[in-house]
Amino acid sequence: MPRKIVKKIKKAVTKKSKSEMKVKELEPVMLQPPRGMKDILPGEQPYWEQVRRVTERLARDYGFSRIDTPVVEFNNLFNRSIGEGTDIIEKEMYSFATKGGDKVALRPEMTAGTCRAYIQHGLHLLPKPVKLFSTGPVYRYDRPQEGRYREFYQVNYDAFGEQDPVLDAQMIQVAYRVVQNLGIKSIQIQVNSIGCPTCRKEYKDLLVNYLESKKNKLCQDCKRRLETNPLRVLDCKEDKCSQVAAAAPQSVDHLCDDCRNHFKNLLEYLDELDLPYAINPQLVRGLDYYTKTVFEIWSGEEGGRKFSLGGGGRYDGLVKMLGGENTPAIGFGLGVERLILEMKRVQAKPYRAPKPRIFLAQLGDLAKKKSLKLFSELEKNGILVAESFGRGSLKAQLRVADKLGVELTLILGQKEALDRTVIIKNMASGVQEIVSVDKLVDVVKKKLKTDNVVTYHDNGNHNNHSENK
RNA sequence: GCGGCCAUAGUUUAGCGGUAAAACACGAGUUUGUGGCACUUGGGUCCUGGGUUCGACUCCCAGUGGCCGCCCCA
Repeated sequence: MPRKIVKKIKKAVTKKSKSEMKVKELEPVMLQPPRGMKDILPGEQPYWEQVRRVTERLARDYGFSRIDTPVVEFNNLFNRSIGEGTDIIEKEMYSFATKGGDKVALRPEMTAGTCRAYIQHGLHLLPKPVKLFSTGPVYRYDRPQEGRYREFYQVNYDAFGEQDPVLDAQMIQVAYRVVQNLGIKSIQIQVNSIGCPTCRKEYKDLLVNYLESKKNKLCQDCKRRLETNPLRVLDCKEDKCSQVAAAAPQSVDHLCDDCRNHFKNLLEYLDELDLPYAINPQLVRGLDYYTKTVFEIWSGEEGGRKFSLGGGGRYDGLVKMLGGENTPAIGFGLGVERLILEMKRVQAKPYRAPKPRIFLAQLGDLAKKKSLKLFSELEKNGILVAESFGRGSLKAQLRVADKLGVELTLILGQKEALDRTVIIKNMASGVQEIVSVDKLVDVVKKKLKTDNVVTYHDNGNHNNHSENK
């Protein structure tokens, strides 16, 4: 059919469907997700798979059991744990009411849900420390930018029921190992202690006093923070504020005996582990439930731009605050997107899935039917096969096989289907041989094992397209 | 929440006030059952909605989205 006519028809069809849509007043579907959300496409998956493998492996090795909690929880679980005055609660929560009138929210972090489950199901009866690992999406209504999304993924490690700082050190070690095992270089660990409620209160008063005296030198935000969350002033990046902060009394200098010892012991353990940490008195963290140890994992060269990959700390008061028994606990989260961003930056290796080394081509109706079954036969025997059953011509199928870079192509045509045979073609040499279907699995296995199979990649005449994908 | 830059095919980009182009990718094909090259060919509401104009992908405004910085954090 002439192209012009085809176009005319297409136009007519489009016009018709458009006017139909107007009659029904249907809005066109938005072909993109809401702001700050994105698809994780097949091409990205090797990185995600690598993160999954490394994080799950370390979780297992360090004795963490996996737990999955709902993405949606009651609002007040987060309000109570994270703290009303924090940015997360004040302006970043995805909260909404259900049809039944429940006030719920998409989780902005994972620890709250994990604690809730820990209390609800009496997990404290398990041998201590109870170590839990979880991973999944979390949500914060923030302005998207590099490495920051409204839906993002975290891996989270929490441990309940142990107050010894040896556990703090081990948790930091796990965080470090995750990042290291992903191939990310130049990792910095920032640690600080913000004390227990008792010494924190004393310190807070001291800090507020100091800041009040310098109030006119602070930025607008910090003047507000002075009322709502004075510790956050220490984190402010404004020049004038950080000057004030630098001379401010530091929490580490005002810890009670217990907290000071805890911190001192932690540092000794970290030294023992040879972890590259730095004490950062400005480090505060954005969640209210932290006590004593807080830490962050940064990537970036010394003196260069720092990038937070994750962080965490102790939350000895949280379980009790949520209605459970008094339980010391510590945990941390890492941002998966950020880990991946950093992996790419340093050209760390993603996971390489095993690729099929043979292709199954078919020709004709009978052969197509037979090859469908043959495929599953090979799969059952652990042989990874590529195919393109929908394609008719052998030429097109071989083109695909070539592009995939397989070593062998099995050809099943009308003749072979009747003879119960299959042609095995070596893609590098082009040499073909005919094998009975019954012996096929063994022959293929043997051929794939043999080292002298000239692989497609070794053949200089061929351009390999798939290598750089 | 504030500021800057941007929006054309799956991807990366050209382009002009007169109804769109390249490269790569993808599909079909180049006669009888055989891959790399080459050739032919197919595919676009030029982000959405208004405005200016005889006419807008092009100019103006708004919206939406993306990227970057601030804030904060993962």
